[in-house]
Formats: sequence, C-alpha cells, structure tokens
Amino acid sequence: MPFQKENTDTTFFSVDNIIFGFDGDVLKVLLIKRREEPFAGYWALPGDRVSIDENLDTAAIRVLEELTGVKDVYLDQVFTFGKVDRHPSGRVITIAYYSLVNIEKVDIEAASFAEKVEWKEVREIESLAFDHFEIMVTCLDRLKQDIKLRPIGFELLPEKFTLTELQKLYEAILEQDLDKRNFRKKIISMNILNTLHELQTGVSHRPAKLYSFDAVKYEEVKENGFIFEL
Amino acid sequence: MPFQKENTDTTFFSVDNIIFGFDGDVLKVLLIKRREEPFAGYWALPGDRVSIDENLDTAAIRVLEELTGVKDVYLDQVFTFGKVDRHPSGRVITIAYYSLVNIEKVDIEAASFAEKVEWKEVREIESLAFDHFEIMVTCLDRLKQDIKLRPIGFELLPEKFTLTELQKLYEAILEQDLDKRNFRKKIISMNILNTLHELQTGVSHRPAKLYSFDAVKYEEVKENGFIFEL
DNA sequence: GCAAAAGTGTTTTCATTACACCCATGT
DNA sequence: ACATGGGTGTAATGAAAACACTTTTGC
Repeated sequence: MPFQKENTDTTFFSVDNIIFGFDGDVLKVLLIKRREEPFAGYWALPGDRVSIDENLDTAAIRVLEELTGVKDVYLDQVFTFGKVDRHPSGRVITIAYYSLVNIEKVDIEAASFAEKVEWKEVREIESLAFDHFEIMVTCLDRLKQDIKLRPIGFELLPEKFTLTELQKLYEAILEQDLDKRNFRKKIISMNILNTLHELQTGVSHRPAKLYSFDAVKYEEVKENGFIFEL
Repeated sequence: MPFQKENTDTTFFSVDNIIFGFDGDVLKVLLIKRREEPFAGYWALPGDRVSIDENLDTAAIRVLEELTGVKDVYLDQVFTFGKVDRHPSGRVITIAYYSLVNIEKVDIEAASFAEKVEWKEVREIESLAFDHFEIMVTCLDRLKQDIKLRPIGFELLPEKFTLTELQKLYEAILEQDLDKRNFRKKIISMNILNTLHELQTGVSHRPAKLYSFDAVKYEEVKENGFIFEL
C-alpha cells in the first residue's frame, strides 16, 4: 500500500475492503500479507488510496476487483476510521467497506504490494496490521446485523444452493445454532426463493433440492409490505 | 465554512454534525444559514474541516460545542459522503455524525461563517446546501433505527421527564402512534428508569409522575442479558 | 443393510396487540 | 362542575420455539 513519500501537511484517505467468503463451513475473510513497511510481513485488509477523481464506492470496488477479478458484488460502507495516530507514517483516514463474494468465483492474484493473498478463517484471526483488527470486528458486527435484516446471505453462496447450506451460512455468521424445521419454514414462507427442480449431486446420502434467490420475487413481496427478517 | 483557497490537487475532509433536538412536540435539527459562497444564503448542516491533528469524533464535538456551548452529548458516526462532485469548490469528503441534545440547554451563538443559526422542524425541511439534505435523511433513518435499539431517547429530554413526554418523543421520531398502556408497560418493565417521587408542576390537569433514566440500572440489566428494544 | 443427511407438522410458550374507564388537578 | 391529560389491567392474537421420526441416496 503506497504511503511511502508522505507529506506531513496532508491528510490522505483510503478505503479498506473487508471481503467475506463462505466455504460451506466457516466464514472467511480475504487478507493480504504486506511486503512493505510499515507492518511488513503482517496480515492486513486489502485497501488503497482513493484518488482525487474517484468516488469512494468506486475505489472499494476497484480494490476488490484488482484482488479477485470479481465484479458486481454486494458492497456496503460501514464506518470511517480516522484516529490521528492510526497510521505510523502520516494522517490517513480510511473508509471501511465490506463485500460479500462467492468464494468459488474468486481467483486470487497477489497484488504488487502483497507477498501473499489468502482466505483466513474469521474466528481465528487474532491481530492484523494497523487498526485493521478493530476494523474487521466492526464490519463483522455490521454483517451480523445486516444479514438478519436483508436478503444478502445468498451473495456468499453459489447461485444454486440447498437450504442446509443456507442455514449453515447463517449459523456461521450469527455464531448460533438454528432449528432446521423452523429455519426452513420461515425462509420458504418468505416467497423469495425459486425451487429449482434439480437435486444436489455427488453426495452419499439423500440429495437435497436446489434453490436460488429470486430478486424479482423479493422486490414484489417488499412492495406488499414484506420485511425480510430472520 | 472555510474552503476558499482550494488546492485542486488536494482532498479535504470535514465532519458534518446533524444536531437533533425535541421541543416536546416535534423533532428539530439545528441548521445554519450560510453567509459565504458557495451556497450563500442557503440553510446547511453545521460542519467544519477536520484539522490534521484532530480525531474525527473530536472535530464533531467541537462543531457542536462551538455552536451550542453544550458538552457531553450523545454522538454517533453515521456515514461518509465523498462523491467527487459533491462540493463545487474541490474534493471534500465529509463524515456525518448525529448528536442528540436537550434543546433547553442549547444557547445558540451564530458562528462567524453563519448568518443565522436556527432550530428547524425536521419534517418541514425540503432542501439544503450541498448534499446536506441527503445527509440529513440518512442520519434521520439511522436515528429511527438506533432509537429502537438503544436507550438514547432520554438524551433529547430534560433529566426529569414524564412517560407521556417520552412517548411523544418516540412517536415524533418513529412517525407512528403508540398505545399508551403498552408503551408504559414496556418501558417500566425494563427497569432502567428511576421513579422520582416528584410530580409535574404548572399543568392544568392531573400532574404526571417524573422519571429519570438510570444508566447504572441499564448497565446492570444489560449484564444480565437484557436487550433494549422498543 | 448401514451411514448420512433430507425432509416434514403439531403443540407449547411467549410477546404483542387491542381496548375503556376512573383519577387528580387547575380554572 | 368541567376540561384536560394521567394512570391502570385483561383478554385475544399471532409469532417463535421446541421437538422426533421417516425418507432417499451412496457405499
């Protein structure tokens, strides 16, 4: 991350993008291992300076795309971190975003400023460069809230998924077990899923039905006063 | 607001503080009438540049205090607005905060850059300078959410208040009527209020009991797993 | 035929809603 | 005595929670 030639009279600003993925079991986040000082060798959140003619959202999308090759993902601004001393080489204010991506679609290319790029299990991360750990925790809290109130969990799954996969995703993010029957009853009764007449393959047990999220149906029921809540 | 001598290579950043107050009847917000260009003569949200050695929260508190003389108020960061063209005289990214103040304690002193400072009824505001209307709407939405999930309504009332006052406050913010008995039952059952053995005075009807919010009790019940929700 | 996950309804429990009359005070 | 808001309880409704067995497939 290029903050080398600092001008001590100037405030810089950046975006950091917390990219969440789900591997069917645990929630992961995409981290980069920094090649350069400060914090060389530390894991950090992907981010970059925002250029003067670039919108904030655009910068966050750019960071994501440069790192993963993925476009058109769910993205949300969370919080702006600007403590005077948060960056050792000058005043840097950073606007934190989170993204939700289908982990299978991501093709990781180590960025020039990174030694490595890796998916890390969220619950096992203990520290990060700068104040990135705090940023990650804030974004994770926000994700926990958002996922109960908006139909965004689907962004982390393949287009076709089983209800058990969806449930496991919710359990991983919310860190609590959910009742299978109640979960299914509720999500089905929302009328925002398509039942594909297609079954899971390659499993050594009864194959599950596949579903997909139907954004059009969701808009319809929303018109009629439906409020997503899980 | 001093953005006169702009350097087109530099990005500036500011905080804007949406200061909410309640007059017993409607929700209000403190606006300033701009003396200088751009948008001279327009109503705007109070805000200022953040200096290089100043934390964001500190800047928001400073803006509030310079304008109202009030300290120690509830303050929350909401969202950062940074569209490239949001400010006509350069790139200015602004971090929006909202504050809740007891309207009676505020002593308005017009700031140097303002022609006037006034409390305006939130629901009657139709436009503001820059993108301030959008900022205000975003903050208002956030306040609506927050007030249901955190015991912050009290910040807008005098220390001693009646339950009807509290209910009217909720009704004004949420824009919906609430049932008197249910509201009282719920708020009383939370055990976060002190019943003062004191009555309202100067009213030409049965005087109401006065209550105060008890932060210590709130922390206690929160320890025991209580979650504020209204 | 056994292991493994899919799929399916009913009852209980609890929180929310709806609702109307008497009370205390000032004028 | 009247106008004004203060103060109070119960029944009905609906949503959430708890709970266990049969089914389908691969090996």
